[in-house]
Amino acid sequence: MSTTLEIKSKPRWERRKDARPQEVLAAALDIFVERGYAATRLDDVAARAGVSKGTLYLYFENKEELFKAVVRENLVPALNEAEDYVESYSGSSTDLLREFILAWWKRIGETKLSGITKLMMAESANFPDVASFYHEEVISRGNALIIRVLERGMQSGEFRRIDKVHANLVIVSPVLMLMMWKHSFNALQPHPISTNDYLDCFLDLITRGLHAAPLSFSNTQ
Amino acid sequence: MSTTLEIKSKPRWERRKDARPQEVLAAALDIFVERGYAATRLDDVAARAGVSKGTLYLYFENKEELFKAVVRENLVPALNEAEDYVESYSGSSTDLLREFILAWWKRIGETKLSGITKLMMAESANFPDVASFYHEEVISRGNALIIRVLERGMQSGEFRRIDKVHANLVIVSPVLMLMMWKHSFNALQPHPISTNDYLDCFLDLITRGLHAAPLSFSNTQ
DNA sequence: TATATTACTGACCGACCGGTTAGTAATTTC
DNA sequence: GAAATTACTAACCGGTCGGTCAGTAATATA
Repeated sequence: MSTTLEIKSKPRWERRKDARPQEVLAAALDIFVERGYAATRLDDVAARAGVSKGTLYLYFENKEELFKAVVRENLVPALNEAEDYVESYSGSSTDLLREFILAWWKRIGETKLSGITKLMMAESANFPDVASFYHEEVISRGNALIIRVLERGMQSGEFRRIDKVHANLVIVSPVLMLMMWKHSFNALQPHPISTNDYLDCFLDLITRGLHAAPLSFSNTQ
Repeated sequence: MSTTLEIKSKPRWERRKDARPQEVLAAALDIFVERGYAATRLDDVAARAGVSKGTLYLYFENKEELFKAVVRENLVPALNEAEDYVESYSGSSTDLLREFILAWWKRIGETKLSGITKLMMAESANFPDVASFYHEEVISRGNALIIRVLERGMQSGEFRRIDKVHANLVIVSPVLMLMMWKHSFNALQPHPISTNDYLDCFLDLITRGLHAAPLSFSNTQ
């Protein structure tokens, strides 16, 4: 309406073909984490990315593909790093497990990425296609990594012989739950969880639980 | 259309004022568990209960109150029982903790009620009112119970002195996660989790982790 | 059997949201 | 500077769903 009054002012919008996908992915990550998958409105994603909803569809086929792209952009690279890390670690398996879990928390748990983990646990049942994508691309790889660490510890005699498949799930649970709490009831607790105390407590329990010999007689190197 | 042809057949519907609420609650539990809170359609609940959607609103104010009623009908009684159980238990705290967790699994985990637990972890952030209701009515009471058991074990000298608040959360995590898996990725796993092996593995780990003395030198009664 | 009561139905409303597309304006090309 | 290209917008569509309510049919009452 007032176009004729603008004297070489800012254009109403710019062409930024190269930057858009990253900006949309960043906005999508934010809002998926804030709201969850189903409750995320593409209008909101577009608004946060500073574009219109139509623009989203120029770069991503639909909501599902946008979400997959967010996972590929953020979680998959972290898994690659983790695999390299475990592969090349040279210390004790007790330390490896400990460092792995702490790194997992630092790299994902305490960032907004933990929201994606939570979202998938929460909504996978309603979106089977997304679920199998995520299972293949993230969960199965993550599990394989922990199982690897447990095997390593059992082979070296550091850990007792245990059912590694189920131990994997048991060990992983407290970390996953911490992520979920962060995004659910934590704010309602009179004393929100202290992440450090929680992880210390957990690592202490699990280390004792896994160790081959009573700690007091351990021959940890 | 064919009303005139019916010779004293079944009426199109019956008045069943007394039975309706229970039937609606049962249907609501089913569908909340199958779909989650947000994705549950009241039309579906009504259909499963064998009534029309309007009838739901004769007995329950709205979706939120219907959900609360489901929790009050199912989870709250289980908590009352659990409190009595812990209160009157007379064996060792190690056994109490073990029995408590197994009973929790039997009474809730392996029934459809675990779906409510999962649903709340998953969606509480989107429904703050429901969340604080659930936190007050279920979570805080559950936590208090476990903390009580840990205190009991520490007082008797069975358990090491540990940070009971965070240990509570760590201990509870593998059970909660098992419930969540049951309702999320478990079906996608090549080998679905064996509940028994999982719980055995967990109880074994946690018992060793909590115990005051190395197990081999323990003086368990 | 006639009348009154009320449990129940089902059509409807309005807000919402994923996805589409005709048109527009920023940019490139010549 | 004019024409061609295309990144982008915004209005729109169709389906969904929580919640409402006028009307109806089952039952109670007499």
